[in-house]
Amino acid sequence: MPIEIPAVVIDRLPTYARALTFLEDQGRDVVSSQELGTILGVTPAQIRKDLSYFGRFGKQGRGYNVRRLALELRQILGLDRQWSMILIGVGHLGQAILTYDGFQPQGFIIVDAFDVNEGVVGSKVGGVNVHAVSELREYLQKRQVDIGIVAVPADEAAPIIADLIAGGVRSILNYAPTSVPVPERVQIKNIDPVLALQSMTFYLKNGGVE
Amino acid sequence: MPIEIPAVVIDRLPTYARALTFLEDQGRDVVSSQELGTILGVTPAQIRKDLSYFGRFGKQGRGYNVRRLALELRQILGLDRQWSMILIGVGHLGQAILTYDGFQPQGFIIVDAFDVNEGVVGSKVGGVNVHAVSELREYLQKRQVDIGIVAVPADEAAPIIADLIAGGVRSILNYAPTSVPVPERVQIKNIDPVLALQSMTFYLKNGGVE
DNA sequence: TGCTGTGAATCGATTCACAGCG
DNA sequence: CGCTGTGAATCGATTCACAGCA
Repeated sequence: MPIEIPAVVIDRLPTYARALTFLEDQGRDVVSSQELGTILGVTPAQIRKDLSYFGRFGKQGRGYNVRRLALELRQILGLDRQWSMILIGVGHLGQAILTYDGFQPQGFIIVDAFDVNEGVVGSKVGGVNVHAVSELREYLQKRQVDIGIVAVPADEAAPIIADLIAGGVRSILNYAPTSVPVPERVQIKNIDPVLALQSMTFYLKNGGVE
Repeated sequence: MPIEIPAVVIDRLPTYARALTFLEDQGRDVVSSQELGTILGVTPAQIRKDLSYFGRFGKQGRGYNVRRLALELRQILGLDRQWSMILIGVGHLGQAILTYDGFQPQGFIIVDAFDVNEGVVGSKVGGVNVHAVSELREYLQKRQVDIGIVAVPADEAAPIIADLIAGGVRSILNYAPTSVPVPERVQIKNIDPVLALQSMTFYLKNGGVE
């Protein structure tokens, strides 16, 4: 077995990659785990340990070459290529996602969108064609899609996600406010601002007067 | 010391509360940790352990009273009241946040918004007045705000967050694609879809052919 | 009997601390 | 000398397993 890399480590790598890109833009060419940790609010030991799962990228006594480490991380994560995505749900939220300009520059391309609403089907939003959801299954048989973005109401999410998985989609970004359990081979990440707010209020309510 | 409750537990409670609300709407009046676990994709033991930090809400041999447990959790989390929020950054993303209809029904009210752009300052978006960011510090001296939502470009996030903290805001929902370390007494949650995508690609790239 | 609540056991992640190299 | 890379130690979270109650 080639040593199992903890998922928490994988989740941190993109933040490292981002900080390194920032340092690159600043023209910095060396950085220590100490300094990187300060930028990100993480301990230096954790950064070193995380990186050690993938290789030995540093120079003792100096630190890490910024450009080199940035390149390595991008390659490890697959950020050196483009990924195709489809969006399901072209309501308010879906339209915001289609016109969001943060995906494309990072190599994440929304190639098609789907909705149940006849009013929007056949139109173009943010340069992307909107198809009928009824065509989703058939579509997935013809085209290979890397990532599905789900932006439908909570009660419609489960069947859509089932369709995506049946169609061979292995990564899902779920904006619907509901937890949908998926098979182990499928990745799902939930974007749920209300959930984030609802746990912060616990600390607002308590922790106040100490 | 009154036993420290792990943050991971607090993070899970809102999902439990949501599932219970769903069951309430279905007219269900009893649920076991087993069934709740199946709905949420979590082990029954974890649910029981999590709840045990706060009290003994179940009946042996039966399970939990849905209405009762829902009420308890809402009270524990402070979901039985309203929370005031301000938004900083009224660009594309900020406007989507202002017109998002998922916050208000859960008791999260955006009371004011701020932006640097003269073009939008003075206008109303989604029923919310947009003020100049230069007035933010002064505003926070007069008004008590529970939560700050940050939707500015990455390079402007740190100073805005510093202003919020200086103004007494203790919880921040950060949509800016950057990690900003904050003092321990301040809660910050990042909403970062690109980061989520960038860790999923690791598994797309590998794990494919096994 | 069927389930909760919970100590004990396990599992996993973080931090420590230092040998070793540039 | 300063910093990395990494086993060992610690810390924390999850799961087990069962006593006890309805």
